[in-house]
Amino acid sequence: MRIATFNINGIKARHQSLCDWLDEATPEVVLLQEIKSLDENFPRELFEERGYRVETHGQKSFNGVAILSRLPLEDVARGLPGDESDDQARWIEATVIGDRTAVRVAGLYLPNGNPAPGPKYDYKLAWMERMKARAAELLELEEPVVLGGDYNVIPQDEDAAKPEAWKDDALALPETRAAFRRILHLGYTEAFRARVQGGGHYSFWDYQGNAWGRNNGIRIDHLLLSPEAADLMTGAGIETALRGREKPSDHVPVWIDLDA
DNA sequence: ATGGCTTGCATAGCAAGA
Repeated sequence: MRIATFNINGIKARHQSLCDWLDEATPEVVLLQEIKSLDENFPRELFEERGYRVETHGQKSFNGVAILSRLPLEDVARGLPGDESDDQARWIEATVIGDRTAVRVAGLYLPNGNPAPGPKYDYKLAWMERMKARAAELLELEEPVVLGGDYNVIPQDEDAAKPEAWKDDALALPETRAAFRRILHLGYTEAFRARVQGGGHYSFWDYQGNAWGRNNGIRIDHLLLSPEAADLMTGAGIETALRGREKPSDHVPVWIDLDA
């Protein structure tokens, strides 16, 4: 079972290139972020005709997450628990029924948090604390769990081409990295880093300043695995080449293979 | 970098992103 996460930066602008990639890569499950669409405006038929179930948690203009799955989905849940007043669409969960094992999957779009310090950074850190609570609950299932999405976290300096440019940024501040580690230390494995060592691997390149041409990237899209999921992992990768296509998202898909 | 691209939207300049 291949599970990918992909911040598409707007489904309206990206549905064609997303479908092209689905047709060639044929992942079983795709976690989408920044659909920037209301549920009723999401072009679900495009994916249904390719054999995908579609579950969305959208909002107007900004944010919005979705799950596409060629395998059956059960127990879909929308919204990150812990703050009734939070109306930003950044979290969706479902259980994917694999051929051998069911996998609980969460798709997430973690707040950017800039400028830091400030209210947006406070929201990011509070959101990460809520995510930690939910991540801990999911571990108690003692089942394969995958938390995949745009984390807006550069875990270590080696995950940026120019780490000095990010040292005061909400994506890389020590407090951000510590909050990310607190989630990991509950017992999760960061999939890509568990399989590939060293720097030079990125999932985002800014549209500005010819960042792609200069390979001035950062690695901020991650898949966190419960112990039961990590035991099933047979591969992980980044679809780097998609960034060089026509009208690309500024992110590329990151994926894992699970023997599930 | 004073965010120099891109997206969505009350379709005209903004806000937001990272």
